[in-house]
Amino acid sequence: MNLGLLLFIPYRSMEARVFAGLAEAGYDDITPAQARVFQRIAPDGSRLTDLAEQAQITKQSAGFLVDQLERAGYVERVPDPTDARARLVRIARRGAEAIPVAAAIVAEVEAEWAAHLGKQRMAQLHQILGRLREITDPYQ
Amino acid sequence: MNLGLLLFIPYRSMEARVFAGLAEAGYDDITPAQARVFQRIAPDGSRLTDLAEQAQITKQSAGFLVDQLERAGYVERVPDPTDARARLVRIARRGAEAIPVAAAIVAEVEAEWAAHLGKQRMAQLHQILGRLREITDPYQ
DNA sequence: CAAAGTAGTCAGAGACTCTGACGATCGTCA
DNA sequence: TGACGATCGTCAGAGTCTCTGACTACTTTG
Repeated sequence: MNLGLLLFIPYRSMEARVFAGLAEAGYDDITPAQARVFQRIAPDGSRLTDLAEQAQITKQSAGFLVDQLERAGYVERVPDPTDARARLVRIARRGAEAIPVAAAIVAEVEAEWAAHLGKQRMAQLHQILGRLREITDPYQ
Repeated sequence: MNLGLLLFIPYRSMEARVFAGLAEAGYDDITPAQARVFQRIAPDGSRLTDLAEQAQITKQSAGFLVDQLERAGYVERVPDPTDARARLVRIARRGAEAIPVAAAIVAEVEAEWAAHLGKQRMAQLHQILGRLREITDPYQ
């Protein structure tokens, strides 16, 4: 079986679990597309252009998604002190609150996977995917 | 780093490579969404409902995508001899021609990955993902 | 200080997905 | 065998996400 599909299947499973859990915890106003941008915001804020590049979407699409995240209270935009053209997208109150909820679900799913695969295979998977990232992630 | 994202990165890389190669070979009228349905058509044809279930989309969405694949000549719809309500979606001429092209690109990408990881790790990756599929793919 | 480049927005369009409702057909159980 | 619930696929309408192209404001470079 094609390795692409083999990677996609657990990815989708993880994503579905995280969104189901977030929705259950009251964070039902965030979508996968928004989360893929949100996930890439640096601790001290990121520029829209950088987020777009990392998420591999156009800056227009990123702007559209950040607008929604901002309206829902997950992020805020502040002027970039080093460049008057730019603004920094930063994680706001509601966004900061959602992060540990999502992290807990990820940990739960990873624990299930580890239970099925065994700790050693789980560690191998992590390590191999890390190495694979070296040649498949242009923005690592 | 979160395993979900770690799975997603090489998946997206593979997908992008396959679509770039298909477009270069003249198959520039197929989209990722269409391909995710196309990929799941059984050798002797599949029902729309089954495709929708496997791709985890609604049957309306699957119908929309199959309409486009049909118009572009990748698939055809024939009556299901065992059930007058249903029709079978089958791979048509253009679809059959595209498959080896896509398979060659997948093989090329997998060879690059094997060169980077080593044959042994590549085999481990395949094996581990296969086991992971047991608990993450409801339609295996 | 002019020219070239970069950050972000506006406008418009297309692709994909969903919910809800529907007619046609199937399978089952009285 | 015939009524009834379930299933197959479609139509209609709406919302979400993405893109291309063009633009303003600001920065960097020569």
